[in-house]
Amino acid sequence: MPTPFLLKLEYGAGLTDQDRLVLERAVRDVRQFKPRHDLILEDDSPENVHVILEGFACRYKLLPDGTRQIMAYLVPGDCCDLHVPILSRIDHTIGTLTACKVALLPHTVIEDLTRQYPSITRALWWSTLADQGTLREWLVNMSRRPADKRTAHLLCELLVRLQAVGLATDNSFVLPLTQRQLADTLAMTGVHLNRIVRQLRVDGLITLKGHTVTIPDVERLKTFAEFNPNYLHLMQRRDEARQI
Amino acid sequence: MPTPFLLKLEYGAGLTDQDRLVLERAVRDVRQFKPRHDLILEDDSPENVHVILEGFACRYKLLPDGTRQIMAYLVPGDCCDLHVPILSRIDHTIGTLTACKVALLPHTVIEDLTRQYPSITRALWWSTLADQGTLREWLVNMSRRPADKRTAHLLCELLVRLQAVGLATDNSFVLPLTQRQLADTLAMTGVHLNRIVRQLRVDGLITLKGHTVTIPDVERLKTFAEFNPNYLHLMQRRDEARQI
DNA sequence: CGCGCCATTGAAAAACCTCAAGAGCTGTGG
DNA sequence: CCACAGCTCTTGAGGTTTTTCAATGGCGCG
Repeated sequence: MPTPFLLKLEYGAGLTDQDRLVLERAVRDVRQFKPRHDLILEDDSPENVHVILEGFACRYKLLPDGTRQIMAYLVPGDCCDLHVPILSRIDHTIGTLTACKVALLPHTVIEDLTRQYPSITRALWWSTLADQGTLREWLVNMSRRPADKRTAHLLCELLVRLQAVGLATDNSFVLPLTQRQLADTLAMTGVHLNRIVRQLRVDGLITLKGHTVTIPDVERLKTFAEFNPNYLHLMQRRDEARQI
Repeated sequence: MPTPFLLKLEYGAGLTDQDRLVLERAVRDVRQFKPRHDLILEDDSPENVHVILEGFACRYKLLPDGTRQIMAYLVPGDCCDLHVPILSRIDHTIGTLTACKVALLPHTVIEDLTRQYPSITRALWWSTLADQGTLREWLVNMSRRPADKRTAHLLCELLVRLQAVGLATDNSFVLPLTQRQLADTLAMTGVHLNRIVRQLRVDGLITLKGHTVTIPDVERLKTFAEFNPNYLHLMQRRDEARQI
């Protein structure tokens, strides 16, 4: 039941009942992966599109000094490697952060779908472009904002993205990552992130209980983080969009 | 005469003589822009694909504190906004850095081309995916590498990219940017970049004369910068690539 | 010639990292 | 059920990188 997947694609294009049915039937191969398991290695040329159904995964690169940079989170509903057959090989690694349930769709299936169903094509396109927009915003976030705003910005993004697939309430969500993993994302050391998180807590910007993040005043955090959700392209109404 | 454009697309797919002819004929509207001129504003939904023929342009975002982050360089041969009709609006700005000659191709023309010519479709796809790979590497570069390696890495990338379109020799190229523009790219202050450039010079890693960068020992600079050109996806041989 | 932008340098402050150590939590085996 | 190992979280102290503020000289262009 790829509910988050369908929920997410709906933002990219209005799906018909048939589209939804076809997409659900395309999900035949669902696998469970352990935390910290690499799904696709650098230099691979994988044969499947991966759709995350449960858990958190990420794209990352390892640097010669052993540090790693996480370049994208893949949360339920996200799919990756849509277009890899065009490139001879992948230039990064995709791996799970937590335990994950992942659907594998062979590229041939995707090609059949896009040949037959225009709104599915459009929705998959939209999904890649939204990912690209997110990547650009991450570049800005990681390279220009100080550590506290940077962290706050990531939390705002996760709130909105998880809300979009029904995995967050108005002001809270489960963030099943270690501080180390967050630090690998936010381009800082674990020690520094720890201090930043403490500061955000004493400032009342966030509350942590277990792995649940609660944001007492969402507007306040968004303002603090200079967060503008446009880049996620989740607001698009179907009728606003131009036809291909 | 969009030579760099054709040169670049050749890396993405083998083009037939007809492909080349069709592409050349598609370039009807060529315009000259001054330095620091915005081609596409945030929240626009532009009707043309822009192909840079001469000069340097960039994608950037402005931050509330007035700083800007350049997220990509667009050099001769690069094209942008291929897929914008899918998104209702653009989440960043595209502007020239130097004076630029730019070809404008209406989206309708692109759609006609991709409908009729599979290798053009493939080449344009490849171009977007290579851009994405570059963006990912920039995220790593700007957020993980120290200022000196970061700067060196950018120079290595420019050498390779400009070589690909016939605008660089074995070890040198013209970089018509100010230090301020480079600093906006490299996520540091102009003052700091200046010191870094001086250091790279005294270490003999680069030589500057006017706006010409010369790299006395390319391998040495690449090693220093931890530069691996894979992410540019310029090595792909046509026959290696899988069919769509 | 003079204005404005660019490059350059110095000094001090701020942000962030490294190293180090202790506390808390979790899962595992005896 | 307890002890222990391993990982995560937390905090301190000191060092490095980068920024900020400030000032100077160079260069092109009207």
